[in-house]
Amino acid sequence: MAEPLDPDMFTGCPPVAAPIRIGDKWTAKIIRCLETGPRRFTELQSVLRGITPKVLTESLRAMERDGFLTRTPYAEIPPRVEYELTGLGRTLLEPMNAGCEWSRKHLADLIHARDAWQAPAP
Amino acid sequence: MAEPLDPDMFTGCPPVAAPIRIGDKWTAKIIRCLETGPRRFTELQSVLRGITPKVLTESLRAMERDGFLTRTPYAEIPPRVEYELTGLGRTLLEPMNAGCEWSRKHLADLIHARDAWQAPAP
DNA sequence: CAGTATCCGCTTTGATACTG
DNA sequence: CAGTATCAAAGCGGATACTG
Repeated sequence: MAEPLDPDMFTGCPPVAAPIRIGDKWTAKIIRCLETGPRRFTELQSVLRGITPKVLTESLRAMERDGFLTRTPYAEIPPRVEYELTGLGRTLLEPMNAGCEWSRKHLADLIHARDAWQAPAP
Repeated sequence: MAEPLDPDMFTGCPPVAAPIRIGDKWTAKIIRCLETGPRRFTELQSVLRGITPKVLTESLRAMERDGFLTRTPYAEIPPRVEYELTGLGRTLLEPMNAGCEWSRKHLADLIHARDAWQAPAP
């Protein structure tokens, strides 16, 4: 069993201007949530603040379709469903980490460039 | 001076299903075009098949604003404008290469998973 | 708890035509 | 040559409400 996810695990990393994206808007964060073990729908929803159930379902289905995670429902009342990374899903951690590294090293430069930017006078 | 770009340099890599994206739809390809030296607007447009001048301009402006490339117009007739990667722009090659590596190693698995996919019966 | 069902708006991308 | 101007379409992501 994995410990509860840190409720603030993403507060530091909104997509300020990061030019690197994995999958759709939520894919990378979902992968981070599943990195330490399987999670249930509601666990994900509470950490991914603001995501609606519709969008979370869509993201999870797309990732399942692409072979990045598995969905296993348990026949209990109340229902329980667990999402777990596959080996293929785990391979995405490598390019994700490359993207994070880039941000750590260079995102400040991008922000600075954007601040200093003056659109060319028409 | 750089040699002409291979007109087919991107024919092998449409975004089949690659889950890794740098910037907007064209950013990564523009960076590849500029990797070997500065290029003019028309050179880019001819290699990025199907891109309209409006969209190419938008992408280039966004990249200039973010400090990824420089735009230098020459006061000639006919006009000439050259786009060149900055050092910051070049740093994106690292995560880009990580993404390409991922595709080489794992994209086939994704495609296969997608082929085998059966949406759960409602 | 783990979703569906509708409806909606913004952003992204493109088609087409025109210009300094 | 290197763009700009307009218009239109598509794609995502979201709000809200309801259900097995």
